[in-house]
Amino acid sequence: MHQEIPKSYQPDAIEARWAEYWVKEKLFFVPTPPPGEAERIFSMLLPPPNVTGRLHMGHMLNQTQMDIITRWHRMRGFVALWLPGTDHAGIATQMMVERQLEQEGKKRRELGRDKFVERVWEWKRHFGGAIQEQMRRLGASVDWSREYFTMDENLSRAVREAFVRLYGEGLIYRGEYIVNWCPRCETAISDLEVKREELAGKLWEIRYPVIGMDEFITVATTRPETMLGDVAVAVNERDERYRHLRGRKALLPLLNRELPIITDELAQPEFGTGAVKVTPAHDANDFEAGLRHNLPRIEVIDQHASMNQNAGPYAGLDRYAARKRVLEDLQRQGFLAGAKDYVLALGRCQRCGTVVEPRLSTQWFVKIQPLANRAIEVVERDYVRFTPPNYRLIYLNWMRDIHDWCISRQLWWGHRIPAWHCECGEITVAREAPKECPKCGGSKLEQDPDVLDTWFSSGLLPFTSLGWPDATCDLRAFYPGSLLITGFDILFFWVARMIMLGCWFMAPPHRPGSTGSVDGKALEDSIPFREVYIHALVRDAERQKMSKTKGNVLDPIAVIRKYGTDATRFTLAAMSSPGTDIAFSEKRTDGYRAFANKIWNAARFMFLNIDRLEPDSRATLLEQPSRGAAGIPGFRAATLEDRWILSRFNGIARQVNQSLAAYRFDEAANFIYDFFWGELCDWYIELIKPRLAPDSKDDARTACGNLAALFEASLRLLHPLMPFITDELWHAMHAGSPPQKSVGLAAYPQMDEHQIDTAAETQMAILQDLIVTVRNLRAELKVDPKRRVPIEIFAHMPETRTLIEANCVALTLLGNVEEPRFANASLGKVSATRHTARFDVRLIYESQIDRSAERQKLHKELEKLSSELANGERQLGNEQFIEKAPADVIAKLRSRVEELKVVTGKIRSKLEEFT
RNA sequence: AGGCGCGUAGCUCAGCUGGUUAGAGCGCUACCUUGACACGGUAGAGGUCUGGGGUUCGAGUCCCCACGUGCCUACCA
Repeated sequence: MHQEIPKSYQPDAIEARWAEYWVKEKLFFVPTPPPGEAERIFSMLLPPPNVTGRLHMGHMLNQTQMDIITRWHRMRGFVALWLPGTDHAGIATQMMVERQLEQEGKKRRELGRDKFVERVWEWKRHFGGAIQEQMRRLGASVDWSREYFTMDENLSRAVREAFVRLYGEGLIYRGEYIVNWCPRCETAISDLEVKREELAGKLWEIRYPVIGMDEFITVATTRPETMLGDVAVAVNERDERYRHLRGRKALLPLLNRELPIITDELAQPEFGTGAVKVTPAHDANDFEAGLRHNLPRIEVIDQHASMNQNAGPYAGLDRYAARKRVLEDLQRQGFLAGAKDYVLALGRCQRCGTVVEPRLSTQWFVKIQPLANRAIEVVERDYVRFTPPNYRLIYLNWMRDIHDWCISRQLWWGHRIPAWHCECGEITVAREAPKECPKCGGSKLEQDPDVLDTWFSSGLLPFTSLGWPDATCDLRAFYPGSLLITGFDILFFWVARMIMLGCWFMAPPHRPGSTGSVDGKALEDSIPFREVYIHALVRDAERQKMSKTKGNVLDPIAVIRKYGTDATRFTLAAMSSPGTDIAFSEKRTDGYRAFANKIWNAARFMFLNIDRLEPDSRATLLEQPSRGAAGIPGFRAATLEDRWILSRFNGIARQVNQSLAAYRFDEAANFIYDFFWGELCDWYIELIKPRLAPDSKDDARTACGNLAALFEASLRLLHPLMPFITDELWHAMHAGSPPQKSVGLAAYPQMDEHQIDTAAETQMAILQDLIVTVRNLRAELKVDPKRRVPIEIFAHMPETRTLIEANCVALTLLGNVEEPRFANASLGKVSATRHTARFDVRLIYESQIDRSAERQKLHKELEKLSSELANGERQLGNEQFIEKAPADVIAKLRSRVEELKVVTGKIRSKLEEFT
């Protein structure tokens, strides 16, 4: 199987094929490790995308990072489980299907609950797999055999189980409180689902007549229509202005209701008029005040945000129409005292944007403090670590100021609350539908119509996805997860809740098979994951947030079609520096496709030479007893460039491993990029070309073997970032009989200290410096590129001369010069010369030199170097510096100053020639 | 209101616990169709690190202030 690879890199031709192959071959299937076997395990949960979702750039960033980390672990020999699944996404999915019904002219309520839910399942069967398809295209190395859906029966059972247990422990309660109500979605939503928006509005001041006095008390409000539900007026106890009104009553305009004037902390003298209307049914603070003073609650706004019968003449009006009418009527009747400009923080439903109405209603809540306490402790003790670390504080601040969590939703799509209501009023919470009421024995039981907040079930996923409440082997092996990678936007929604619920249900007594109490060890073992990596937001090239309304949303699949998945992944990785949002620019991706093309062509060069050497026996060059992880096995460092590249590869392998361990995807990408292009291609391949010439068979075999070994190892190094091109080329290298089914199952390169050769690196640096200097001279003197010129070199030290002589071929080839002549003294006053601290080099070339330009250039250089020299000398003359600075810093500066002395001396004498 | 972050080359960003020559990619300029690659090669121009003060032998890096900018949290009617 010896196919020629095409001349240019065509990602679309190879990527789909590998994506399919990996899935078909089940390469990422992870068998459950038998109990007791001490294997290194890496496990991670994919933040489940919504079933309704389509892949966006945020997903792609998220998944690229997860895939890099997972592949890296897998290649290092970990049992690497990356667990995929999708989320039923209550509101979002319900809205989707409602919209579909709307187009058919139908309404959800006409259809009825059962039919509607069946309809959603149908929708899911039809369109629910889209995002998984897209994930395959990204190359996400998840274990598809374990894929879950949050509404699966086993997961639903776990959700019921969790609910029943929390209820049994008194951590779930039902009650009537003010909640955030979305009149469009007709459901309660949690505090987190309300988005605040600052808006210019008015603070209206309304005069309420005080009964029995010729006086008014003026209250301020931003929502005048709620006055219809007023039951009191509050003033502050300290407020002398209203002292004489205490105990009196005010008369509510428009409705003529009598309102007691009470004293309460609710009223703050500094704000508004100091007097505040109290509407317990429509404001959370007023609700609390109402409890304190035993006030009635009068609801005037219904679930559609329309006024109800209690609003008297305003009944039936929408809240805004009512506001307008109320204001007009107040104005007409002389009760409107004024209106001030005011910036109000308006709450909107994050799903549909409708202004949220604080509404009195009966809901289910989680008593959160006991859960939060553990969630605080595990982070304070660093059982769970955050990257970047500042999220730790953000998390703790939020967790320390947490409120009870409203978990019921008035939706049809989701996990139905496992509570049954009896005619007698008794509520039974149970795992399965009870046959009869345990209190009255009645059999007319109805299940609570509400469903649970989707995040309730998502919060349980770290263990329910592994089989909880059963004591499964998976749970034992893969919990806690090693890592979670996600965006900061769901830090509270999801990350925080997983930690709370994990630390509750995976600690005694809920942890399967556990005994005893919750000590430090049990708490540490209960966390859902040991590390959390929070990634940035992907913005467009102009740093704008991507949004459908702005129309600047980039479709990752479109980008992939244009540049390839590898280039797109590499772009995202290279731009993932911690704490900074990613301004995604296609130009950058274009650049990384060029990188892929470079790799492709380097491979072609290698294949060409291998085939020239030993036709049809490509693989034999790669036959090594073992392709271990350390260094490059089988690399025979025969020459300076061999020793150098081998040393460099090992250094880079160390750095890439370090970067990945620290989630520095950007560093890892750049190290590999610079190494592959800037060292392997630009220098190593150029340097070995003479050895590959047909007349030097032995040399060629060594050189080819080295190149192949180096290339193979580099593919392994690059694989987590660019999985497709690396697997394609790796398979091509092994000509049909690869040692593993994929390079993704081969060993990840690690540094081998024996292959580090600092002497070679230093020598190579000198040689590179010489070659670059020569090229530079050629360009400046405008030497015809085709012309090989004679040169003269003065080396300060004999070993430098030896080095140059030994690598003469490299110099003549890459510098395009003739063999050098060596001078015995500095070339200070000769034209067409460059000086460095180690050597002088001169082109022997007759050309018209622009003397004034040359003089200017020398002056500029001298100026720069002398100021650096002066600086250095001043430092060295400073006693404080010598005393306090570390020895290596001083030594470095000393040698730098010596170099500068030599070079500036040479430039000075050179300048004499031009004056 | 409280909290967090950012401001480095034309653009997008690196620069770790302060160490003296501030880097990269893209873009730009000149030259080169050299048998792996024009998605290429070679060379080059370009920065008083937002401003001001301070700590230090030494500050892009630490502290304070100002300006600009982004985000999160909060029940002030």
